[in-house]
Amino acid sequence: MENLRQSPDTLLPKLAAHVLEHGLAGASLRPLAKAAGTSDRMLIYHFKSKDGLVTALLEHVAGMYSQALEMAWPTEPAATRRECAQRLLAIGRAPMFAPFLRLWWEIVAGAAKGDAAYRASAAAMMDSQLAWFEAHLPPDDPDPKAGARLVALAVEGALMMDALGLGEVGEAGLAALEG
Amino acid sequence: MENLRQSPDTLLPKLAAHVLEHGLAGASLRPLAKAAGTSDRMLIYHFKSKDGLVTALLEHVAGMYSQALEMAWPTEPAATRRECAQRLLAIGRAPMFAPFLRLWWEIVAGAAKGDAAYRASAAAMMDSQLAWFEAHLPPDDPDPKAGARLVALAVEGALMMDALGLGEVGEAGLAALEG
DNA sequence: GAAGCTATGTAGCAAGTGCTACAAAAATGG
DNA sequence: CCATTTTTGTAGCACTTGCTACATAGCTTC
Repeated sequence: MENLRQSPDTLLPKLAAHVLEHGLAGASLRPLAKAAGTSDRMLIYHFKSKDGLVTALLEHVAGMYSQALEMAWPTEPAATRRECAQRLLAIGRAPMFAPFLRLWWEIVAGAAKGDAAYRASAAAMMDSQLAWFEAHLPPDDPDPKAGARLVALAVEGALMMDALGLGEVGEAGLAALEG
Repeated sequence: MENLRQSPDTLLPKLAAHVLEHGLAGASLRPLAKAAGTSDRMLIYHFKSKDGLVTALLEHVAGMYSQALEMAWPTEPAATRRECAQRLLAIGRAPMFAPFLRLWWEIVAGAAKGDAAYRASAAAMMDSQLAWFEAHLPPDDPDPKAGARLVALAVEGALMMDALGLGEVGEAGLAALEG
């Protein structure tokens, strides 16, 4: 009647769902286990240690993030870098991305502290994002690679302002982008 | 021979020093107490609860940050927004700011999770920063307020890239700023 | 100096942490 | 069908968490 056999592959989606909702930093084995329909005992069994779990989880979430970005793929290209950045901000503000962004800032904090697993996950997610940004620049952009990086800085900055409750600052900043 | 009387005011600097070095998220009472030369018992006595401690600590750190920014006040103004942003990135990369930035991303993560104390601290620190940015724009900037916001987004974005180990992305992005 | 408030030390509690020892069930291979 | 390996359950350990009860010391005020 239930899941007979569990494995990392079947567990990770449920674990990721729990972490997206409740955060990664404060996640401990027993709540994670309950959310995934198993026991702390089995989490350690499958992932060897909590570090192993977290590493696998970060990898999985990075994958989910790439997929979510691809699914949000829209429409015709923007006319200017500014408009492009503004659209990307709007996408980042969509409710379905909110859990990702909460988790994203946790990952950034972990990476800033020097943790290798967090860095790897952050780099993977940032790679997706840069590529995505590059693909959404105006087609006549003189230097798409540099432009994507500039747009990335601005959009990430604006999303950070959002996280602080200063969304207007982000909007005003993006509005001042050249274009 | 030692500190005879302790109070929140005498404790906060030592607590802040410990937190800047070891992080705030994982800081528990007993290590904090040892770092401040007192006991967990007394921390609760002075701050009523751990939440009270954290709130006071965040307020204190926000004040320290404003002071640190004022001390880093430099030199002649930049000629362009781009140059301004690049200088600010260089300042943010100075070793003395590294502990602040590690803590900063922790605070952003806390604010993103919705914690009011973190939000308040983050807003205070961001206000200092925006004012500081505005004061360092080229004197002939057409719209200093909007310019400061744009520069803030870009510099914060670049500092985030630094935290992820992608400093070059930040540099490339800033180099693409208009000016 | 007695009374009373403030500051501090000692001990400990209930809950939660990651993880392990032991053992049984369940699948697998001969 | 038996032997072996893989997967799971039950208890529990040693430790840390925030916080409290209780007692004591020290300063202040009359």
